Amino acid sequence: MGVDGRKAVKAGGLAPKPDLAVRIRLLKSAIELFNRKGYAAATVREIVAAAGVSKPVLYYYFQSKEGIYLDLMREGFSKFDSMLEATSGEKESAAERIKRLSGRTFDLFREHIEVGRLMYAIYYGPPQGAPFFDFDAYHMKFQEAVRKLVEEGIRGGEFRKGNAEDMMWAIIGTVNVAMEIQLCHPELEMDRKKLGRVLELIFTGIAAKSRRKERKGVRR
Amino acid sequence: MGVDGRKAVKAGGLAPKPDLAVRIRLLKSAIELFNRKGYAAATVREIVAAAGVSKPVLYYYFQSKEGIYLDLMREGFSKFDSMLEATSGEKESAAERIKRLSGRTFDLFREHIEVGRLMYAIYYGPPQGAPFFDFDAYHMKFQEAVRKLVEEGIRGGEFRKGNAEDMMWAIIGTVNVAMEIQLCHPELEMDRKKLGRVLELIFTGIAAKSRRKERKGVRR
DNA sequence: GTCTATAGCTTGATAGAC
DNA sequence: GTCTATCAAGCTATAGAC
Repeated sequence: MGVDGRKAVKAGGLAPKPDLAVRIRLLKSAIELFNRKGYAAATVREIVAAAGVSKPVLYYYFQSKEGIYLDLMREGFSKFDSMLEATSGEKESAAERIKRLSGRTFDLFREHIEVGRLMYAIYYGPPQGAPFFDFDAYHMKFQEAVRKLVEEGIRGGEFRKGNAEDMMWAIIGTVNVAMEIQLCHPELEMDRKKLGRVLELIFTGIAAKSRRKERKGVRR
Repeated sequence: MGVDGRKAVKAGGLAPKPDLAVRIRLLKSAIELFNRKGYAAATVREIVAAAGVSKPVLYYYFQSKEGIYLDLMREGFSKFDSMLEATSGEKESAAERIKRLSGRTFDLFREHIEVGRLMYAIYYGPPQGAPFFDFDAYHMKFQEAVRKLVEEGIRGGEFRKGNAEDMMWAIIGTVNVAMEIQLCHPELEMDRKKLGRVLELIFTGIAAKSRRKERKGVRR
């Protein structure tokens, strides 16, 4: 009859077993408080109170405040890892694959927006005593995945010969800005469709006609 | 003979007047500590100690801890304002003007990298009790300046007809990512030249030939 | 184990002499 | 202008009651 399974387990007299609902409530309370007050200022006491459990419960599921933070991050980023892997083995044009990879990354960010918010706060914010989590490694993974696709596009003749890294930065910048809008200005309603349109723009360019020759002509 | 003008003034017996060198030392100490420990954790005592002055000196030049923070921000962003104004009255192609505006914005960010760092920490970081400063207003100003240039480019036939906002986002994303690289990965040596190359890429596109018709063809 | 009261320290800010 | 000395408010920690 309880809102979760805890009481049923107890009433049934079964040996206590990990209660997923409780664990999830704790994770939800923790991320909410980490975001609202900051990692350092959010106390274990507040987290367990918000989750409606006692302090030892938190220490049972996670070993510490640091533990719950790391689990939070790991769960968010592990999905990014599996997505990356799933996307890597696809056919189609490089442009389509870049759009799909970017779109999925963006969607994942939206679905786990609170994890993203905490990541930004820890990454850019003041030292808060949070344990190290290698955000840069994930940023780099994404970067390299995009770079690889760009290079494939060049090799396959789909993209013109040129600096793959420059192309990569244009794409990364677009995905980045989409995520940051989602984070700070959700009212602008940046969505996967808009992101796709902007990426398409990068592929085709915004100039009415090629400017490639123009510039060299001016120089000489 | 002193490293600054204070002693000379004293020796000359003149009436004390605001000592710019002291003010600047305080600003430098403040931003350094705000960045290293966070706005909340950096104490007035530490700031004045680092600047080699006593506490009332800070309260003389700035009215409070909030005051020195706001002055820091205002001085950084006022230069952005004057730059915006100076850039608005220029001729040349829209593309060139966008490149110049972006390049100058990026250079300003580099020159005031510590102010930028603090902005990111306050904007994305946890609440620290810092007084409100309207970072979004400046972001918006930049956005609108770019949007306007894009629209002019479209009207003038330089850019192809299309969604000006999409084009704006591609450009903003590129400038943004350049600033964030500068902030977090200076070893990647993002500079104005690279930024210009990436922007040029957005103007011309990275596709070997136009994809505009392609997509519609696939649909039907 | 949980709560609470209090002592002690740190903070931003000021007064008044020079 | 700058200093020494000091304030009141707020936080932390800890000890003691239950």
